[in-house]
Formats: sequence, C-alpha cells, structure tokens
Amino acid sequence: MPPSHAAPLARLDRDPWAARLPHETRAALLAALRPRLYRRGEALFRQGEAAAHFCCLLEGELEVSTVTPTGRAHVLTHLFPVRWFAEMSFLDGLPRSHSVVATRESLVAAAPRAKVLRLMETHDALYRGMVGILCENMRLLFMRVDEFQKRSVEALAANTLLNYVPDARAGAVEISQTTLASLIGASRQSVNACLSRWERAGVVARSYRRITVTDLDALRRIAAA
Amino acid sequence: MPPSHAAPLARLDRDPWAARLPHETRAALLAALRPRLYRRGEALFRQGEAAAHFCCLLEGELEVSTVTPTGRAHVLTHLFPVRWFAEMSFLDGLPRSHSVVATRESLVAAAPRAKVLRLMETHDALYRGMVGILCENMRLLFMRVDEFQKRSVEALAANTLLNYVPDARAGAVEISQTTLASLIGASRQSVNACLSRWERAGVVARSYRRITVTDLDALRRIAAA
DNA sequence: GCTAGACTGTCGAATATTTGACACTTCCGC
DNA sequence: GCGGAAGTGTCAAATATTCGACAGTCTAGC
Repeated sequence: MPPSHAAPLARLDRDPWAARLPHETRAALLAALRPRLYRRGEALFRQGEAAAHFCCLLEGELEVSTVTPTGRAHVLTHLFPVRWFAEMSFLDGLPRSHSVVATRESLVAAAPRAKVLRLMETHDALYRGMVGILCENMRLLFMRVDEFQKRSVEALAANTLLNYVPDARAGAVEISQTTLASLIGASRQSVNACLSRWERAGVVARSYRRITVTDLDALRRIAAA
Repeated sequence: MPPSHAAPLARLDRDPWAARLPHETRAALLAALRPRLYRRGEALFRQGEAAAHFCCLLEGELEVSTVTPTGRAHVLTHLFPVRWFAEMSFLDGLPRSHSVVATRESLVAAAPRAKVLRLMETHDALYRGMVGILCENMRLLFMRVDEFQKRSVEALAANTLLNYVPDARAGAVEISQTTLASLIGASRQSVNACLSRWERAGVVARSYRRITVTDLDALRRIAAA
C-alpha cells in the first residue's frame, strides 16, 4: 500500500502517546512536524551525526543499525508505525548512537530540535512525555539484553521472532532469514537450519523474506527453554 | 576497607553529576538522602517492587539481576561507587525491572520518591539531571546489546572484562569466573578455558575471585576480533 | 519482460561450546 | 580454628555452530 499523501499526519489521531498530551501541547507539536517520504534504502540519519530532529514513523518500516569500530554493520531492530523515535539523542543532545534507514518506502514526520526545545520551555508535558518514551524503550532494551543471555540460536531466533509478531499481519513476519541472523549475531545457515526444523515440526512456515508463525505457543515454549 | 560512618555523604562532594546541579538543588537533594549500610548478600530491592527511592551507591558493590519467567537468575551488571541508580523506575513510576543486591558490605544513600518528586516541582534541574543519568545508562545498554552480537565466549568475555576494568584497581577485576560466565550467559567451564588460554598468552592472571589484566591492548584486540 | 543482485536450502568438515564429573582450593561465619 | 559453601581447573563425550561452497529461487528496477 502506498503511503497516503493526502493527510500525512492523520495517523497521529489514533496515537495513544500523542493523545495523552494536553490538547494545546499536542497541537503545537503536530504543527512543528514536517512529513517526508523516504524511498527504500534511503537513510534518515547516520550514526555520529548531531541530533537535529524528534521523529515519528507514520508508515513503512525503518531499520536501526550500528557499525562497529571494525566496520561490521549490526542491525539492532526494526521500527513499525506508529512509532516515535530519536528521543535519546534529542534529550541528551549527544550524537546519534545508531543509523536509521528505510527498508521500504516510509513516511516519517520530523520536528526540528530547536523548535521542540523552545516548545518545551512552555509545555512541560512535552518534556515529560518524551521521558516516558525513553523509559519505555529502555525497558524494551533491558528485555533484549536478558534474551541474549540465552546463547542458543534456537532460543534467540524464537525470542526475536516473537518480538516481531505484534507488528505482523496474521502472524506473517516479513523479515529475511539473513536479517534475522544478523539481529541475533548468528550465521544465516544456522538460522535457516533452525527454521527448517521448526517447519518440519509445524511451528512456522517459510517463504521468501517471510516467516509465518503457525503455532505461537510452541514458539513461546522454544523461546523460554 | 570498612565504609566510613563518620560523614557518609562526604563522597558526594566529588561526584560530578551532583556538582553540575545548582547549589541549592544539590543541597536539597542531599538533605533528602538517608544513608544505610547493607551487608553482603542483603537485597536493596527486588524485581517487581514499586519504585520507592532514588539511590546512590557510595561505597561497596551492588549486583543487578533479573529472574526470568522460568526462574533462572541472570546477572545484568555490577555497580561501583559513586553511582546513582534506580532512576528509570523513579521516572516512570513502574515496578522495578531488576533486583539489586549488595555483593559486599555497601553504603547506599536513598531519597524517598515522594520527597524527591516534591523537590522536582520547584527544582527543574533535578528532573533534567535525572533524565541525563537515564540517557547515559541507556547508551551503555546499547553498547551492551551491540557486544552481544558477537557470540564467541572469547569476545564476550573480553568485552565484559574491559567494561569492568575502569572500576578495578591496577587492572585487578574482582569477579568470580562463575559470575563472569553468568554475565555473558556461557558455561563457567568455557569461560575458564578462555581465561586459561589468555593466561598462557600472558594477557591476564587468574586468582581466586579475581582476574588481573596484564596486557590491556591484547585484550582489546581480542574483544574487537 | 529481463537481468543483476539478493535471498534460500543444503551439504560436509572444522570449530566451539555444553555437560557431567571429580579432585582441589579459598574463604566466610560461627 | 573449623566446617561447609562457593569457587576453580581440567577432562572426555556429546552437541551446536560456523564456514565455504554451490545450485537454485525470487524480485526490484530498468
């Protein structure tokens, strides 16, 4: 489905975070947002750049990644709409810790940092709201670290897949095996072998760039093991 | 060295975070802090409890851990003085995500949440300062996730050790191999084998509950590999 | 519609890691 | 000072994972 050009910010009407802001604050923030369409593969910003915007993904999908000092790129996670992001750099003013790239055509609304900072001077709720987003993301990150203390590809793949299921339609997670492997830092072959085993057991179905979860409970059991 | 009972909060004189607060704000926060001595093994609070305090470790060492739904305990990290903590639960008011236990006799100053919240109403710098701590810790956590995308015990152990070196005296990291293994989610035997190899190569020296790094550059090279 | 580039499925050999076992050491608390 | 709990060093067998290779499939973009 192509992103809607007519009323780009319309999707924010149903965003629970924005809804919790005072009416006037919310209106002021929305007025500062500038929507922009990104093509597949296009970068929103790169690791190391200065924080310049507070952003919201309205449609599409974004990939958050880092390059290690040695040059290898690691995918941290993917973002799905509606999702506010880039709040950490915004709040502490330090350079971006990650690169963000559109993995498909995506609609992103961005508010310039200077403008939002000025807004915050009079709208305290905006600052507090952003801290709320930060806390939420930090709790997710803690869960992520927890998952990594299981080292088997089986458990890691199951956990990662489960994290993506909420953003999937009908249990079909649109992710390549190669990317899934990169998310957990394993080789694509071992991930493939794992999925192959699961398919034989009737837990998932594989197809090109897509994994369909057919037995969610079984997957959960594998993830917990 | 036994914690000093005379002027427990004296160590905060040289804490850079507190120093950055406005004089009056800093004084008000310090007035709200109540120092308490914890014995080895004693818990400050448990995962799932309500946020009740904003805390600062003055002396000793704390262990941050979770219990997974299956009941297995995982060590997330250790805290060393001077270190403010418990800011996430404080800011979002949600239950503690981790348990915190003293691994040796430790001096901790804690300020009741209600009192600090009241303080924040008039001292905005306190709120902003706490958000600064949160951002800092989140960036550390991001680095942690990054490290986990290397899966070899060798690289994980090296990275973890490097993280602990700044808190060590003369390169001697006081940590049991068993705990190190739990930090990276590997078996103690493979960690031991790894350390044994490093010792033969002259990178570290092993002794009871202590690992002394003798060739920091070599360790860094291993961590990056 | 074609085609280059990306993704998948699978193999065997080479490594790395876990597991269970056992003897030994260190140190904390009584 | 002693006893028990916790930690260490090492082993061999069983598993799990990586790596290199190769043939085949899919699809975005021209």
